[in-house]
Amino acid sequence: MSFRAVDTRASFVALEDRIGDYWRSNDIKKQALAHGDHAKPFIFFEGPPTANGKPGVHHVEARVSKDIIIRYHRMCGEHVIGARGGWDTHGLPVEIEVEKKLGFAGKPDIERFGIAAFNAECKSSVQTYIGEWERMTDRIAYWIDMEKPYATYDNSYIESLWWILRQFWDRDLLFRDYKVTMHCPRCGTTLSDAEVNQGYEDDVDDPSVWLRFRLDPSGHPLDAALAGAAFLAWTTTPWTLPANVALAVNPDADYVLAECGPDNTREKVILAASLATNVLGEHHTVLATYTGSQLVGAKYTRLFDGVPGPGDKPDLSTGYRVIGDDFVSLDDGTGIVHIAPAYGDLDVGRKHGLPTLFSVDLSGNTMPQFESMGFANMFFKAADPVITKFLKERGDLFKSARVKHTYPFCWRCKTPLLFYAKPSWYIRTTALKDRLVSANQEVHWVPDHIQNGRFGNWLSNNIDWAISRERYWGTPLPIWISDDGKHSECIGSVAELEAKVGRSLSELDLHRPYVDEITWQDPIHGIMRRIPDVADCWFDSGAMPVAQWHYPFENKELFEKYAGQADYISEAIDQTRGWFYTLHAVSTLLFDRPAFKNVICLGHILDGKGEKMSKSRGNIVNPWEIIDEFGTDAVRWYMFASAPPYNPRRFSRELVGDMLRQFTLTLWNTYSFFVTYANLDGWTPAGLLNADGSLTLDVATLTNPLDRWALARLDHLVRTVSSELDSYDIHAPAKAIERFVEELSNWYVRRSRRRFWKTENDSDTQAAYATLYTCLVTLSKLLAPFMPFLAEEMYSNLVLSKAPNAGPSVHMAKWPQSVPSWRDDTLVASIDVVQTLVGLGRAARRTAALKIRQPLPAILVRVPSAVAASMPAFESDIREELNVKAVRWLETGATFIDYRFKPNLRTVGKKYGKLVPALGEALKALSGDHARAIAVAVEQGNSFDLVVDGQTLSISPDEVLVETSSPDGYAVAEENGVLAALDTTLTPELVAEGIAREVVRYIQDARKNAGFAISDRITVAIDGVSGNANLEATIALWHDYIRTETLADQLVLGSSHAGAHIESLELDAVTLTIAITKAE
RNA sequence: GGGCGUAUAGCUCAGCUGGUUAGAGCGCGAUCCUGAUAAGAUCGAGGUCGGUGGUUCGAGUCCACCUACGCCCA
Repeated sequence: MSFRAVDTRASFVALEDRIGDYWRSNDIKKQALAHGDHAKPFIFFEGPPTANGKPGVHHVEARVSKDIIIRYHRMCGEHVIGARGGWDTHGLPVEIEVEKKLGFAGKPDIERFGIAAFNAECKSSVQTYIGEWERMTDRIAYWIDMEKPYATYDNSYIESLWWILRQFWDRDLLFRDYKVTMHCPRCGTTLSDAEVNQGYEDDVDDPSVWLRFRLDPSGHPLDAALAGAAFLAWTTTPWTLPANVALAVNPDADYVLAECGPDNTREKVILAASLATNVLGEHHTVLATYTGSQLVGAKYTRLFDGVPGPGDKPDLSTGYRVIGDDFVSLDDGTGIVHIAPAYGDLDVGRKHGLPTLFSVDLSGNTMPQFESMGFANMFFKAADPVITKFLKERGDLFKSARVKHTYPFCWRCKTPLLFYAKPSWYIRTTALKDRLVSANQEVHWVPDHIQNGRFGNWLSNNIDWAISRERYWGTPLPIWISDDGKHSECIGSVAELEAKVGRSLSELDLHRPYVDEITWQDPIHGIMRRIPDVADCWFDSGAMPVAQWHYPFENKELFEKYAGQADYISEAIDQTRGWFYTLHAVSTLLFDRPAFKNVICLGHILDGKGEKMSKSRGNIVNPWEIIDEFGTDAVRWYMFASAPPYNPRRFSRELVGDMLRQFTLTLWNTYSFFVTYANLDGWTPAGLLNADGSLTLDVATLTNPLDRWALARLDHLVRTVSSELDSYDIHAPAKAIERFVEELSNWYVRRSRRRFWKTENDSDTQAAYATLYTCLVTLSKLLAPFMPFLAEEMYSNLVLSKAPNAGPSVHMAKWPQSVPSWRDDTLVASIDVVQTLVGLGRAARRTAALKIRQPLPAILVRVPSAVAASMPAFESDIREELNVKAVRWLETGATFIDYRFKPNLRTVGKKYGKLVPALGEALKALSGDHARAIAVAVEQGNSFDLVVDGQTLSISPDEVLVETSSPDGYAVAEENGVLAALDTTLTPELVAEGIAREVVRYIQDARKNAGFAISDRITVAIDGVSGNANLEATIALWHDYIRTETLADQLVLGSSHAGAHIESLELDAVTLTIAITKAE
């Protein structure tokens, strides 16, 4: 039975559809997921995508990176644990999406709508995109179990998170504290650092105001000296001014009392000496200089009465004075910093015992108390100009301008953020900071610079993890506090909660609001109620190793024995501070070990112009468009073969298309070539292919060096691809495969073509089939992780059709092993020289303007001595490739060759140092017979003497490089010690042979144009020859050759009969007509 | 402002511990080869290796500073 015919113009998209159908109808994916030796587990963690949007190109990238490594390990016989889908379902992104859909403007709308209904909407919103993700995951052949994914909203998942939090609680790693947080007034929540950092925007236009804080004499030693003066402070947030309670100076810096302004209105101001000219301009006079510490304690007249917090009666007597603190910078502003503890300076406030006053509430609106001043109940940004105007009219504004600076916005809703002191819950990661750092040293990072660079730096600057969110759709924090506020408990399981309330909670949805309804009576402290906060959704995903298995409530053995630590994870670089960190933190805090052993960190994908893809730019590439045009394999290959995926790189339709032409089609044509001829010859892999799909090819049975070369290269490829995948490099192996396919196609197949055409089925043809078959089958396996569809196509046709019991898929085939007997480094090096030689020969022909069809008498060749001995074996290759009658090997020292010498700088540099240039000159000066003699000496491994700069040096062979060239009269080319010189003497016989080849070429073209099959036999009639004795004689002489080459049963001179395919050509100044017909 | 990364031909990228004339592919032009090939070969045009200094006999490579871009942090 023959192989399935391979169409050279196949549609890869259609092929992938067909393979996809095969996988589906035979349950191949399910079998693959179960495949492998359970005693050799390979642990993978799937980073759960947030299913609140369609998957983009970058998602495809990450998923394929994961898939490649998983497939490789599976083929190596390991059983992959953790190849299952996962969904990150909680969090603000989902809530925002739902709020948008329902037209909500903030938390009050949600509360009115009801938390139960709102969370139900969130849950169903997540589910709407899951189908889209499943479709993409299937199309790109990311083989994970999508039928039993974990989801962070499952009760079981949440219960595991509770268990983790309880562990932290018991170890005092979970605590509550006030901290200044970044607060989104629209979303009504504190944002995590990671979230805040996603929302910084540059070039934000804000007010920039300088204000007078007038001295208020209060018994300070400098009261008299500073009488009538004002402290100048600068701010870009006028809305915080009503909350001002102090001015800070740098105690070590110099401050000046200066007089400035127009002559008739000179006024006195105080500011940092180094900034005076900046702020006041040249036209000012310094009256006195003080250190910052001298100013400390001076009081000033407040601009506004700030609003105390609810139920708070702050002691204002400690406020409105100058304080000294090192943090005060002299880089910009006035060196005097306005302090508003509630909005960013809480630590300073605490340190100096300052009151905390407010100007803006948590919804971002100014307090009603400012009604009389005209800026009550305004959004804080809108209040800025009103406040500024008010201060200007009152004379407190020194000057104002606009400034472009960086300011944080809510990453989701784009509302400007507030710095705001709020109570929050924290995980005390700083307590184990040293361990976080040391555990990172156990991780293998690809690329390696992340380890001690970006990730390492992040860890060593670790701050406690703000884990609470005042939101709705998330994992409820399992902390209950008594009404009197004095007692709190952390609940670690549903069972524990049941014990508290004394009833079954098996039907309870652990989400809000249901869990909020669970309360109990504490005998001493009253009713215990849950705090309203939910967890940062990064905690959900960071805890997935534990929670996906509902550990420790289920899967105890699986988790403890195997699945607790991943062998491999992969995501893009933005996850350094995201998932990579939260995984690492949770695992280190909980189990004192890193969560993953190996991680591939991918660079981002840019658009075709190298710009970041973003919705606002409108340059997002839809992965479906490209997959639908070129297929999944093309996209997969492009992503990992075209350029290292660890750096940002471009992605566009055109780039994927280029790659397809270059690599995929070359491979496909090689495959197609094999199948075409194997079918013509009825070749089968009997005796080569074993029943289990493995191959047995004894290199000793191969006599043709081409075959042994192909196997040596193949073995090298197997070793390279395996070792690189072992070290989690997914780019280098793809490059190695590319190179091999190129050589297989353009050297092995091109050199071997005639072996496949032979009509008699001799042992050489058999060997060629066996070799090419072995290469293609092995390639299908090596390629399987990267191009799962194409690999499956090749495997099913080449292997499965002949060994039905070999296993249904290349993806469960055994990974190819190196065959040491195939290795032959000398042969590989020799062929390398032959290839160089052929290239040089072509270059020489071009120089001499002699086309390759014209035979030449000889080529004179010199090669490096290391491979010289093996060269004669390749004489026929060289003769055929270059169309020469003979190859003549030149000895070293042959008078034909001239020699030039250069110092071998690698060896000579350190030894002779400054003498090197003179040595170079001396070597350059060598010529003629002297040079030839030295060349012979070097060839034989002997040193020679050379006078350099007056001293005689003994130069050893490894200290000099020899280059060769030949005199004029030959067409010569030279490179890397290889020299090729063509003898261009043309005899009438050679010219005639050239004509014969010309005729063959035209007949072949005619055959092709006529649409004849490769094996069709034809009759040829050549007209127009008569009268040209030269041509007539030539055709007569080469009659048999022409017939054989063109499969012509008959070759006649004269006019054709009707119905023939006719072409004409110019030859020897005559126009010939060639007519061909299919032979009967 | 700080950290990490990147900067080499029109485009996409190689260039190992410093070493000789800086390479490949795509694209462009010319020629050649071809009954597997949408491929391939040869030649050509195209490079101040981001910039400025420094170390060295010698710097794309090492050092310092600067610039631009990406990501992260503030």
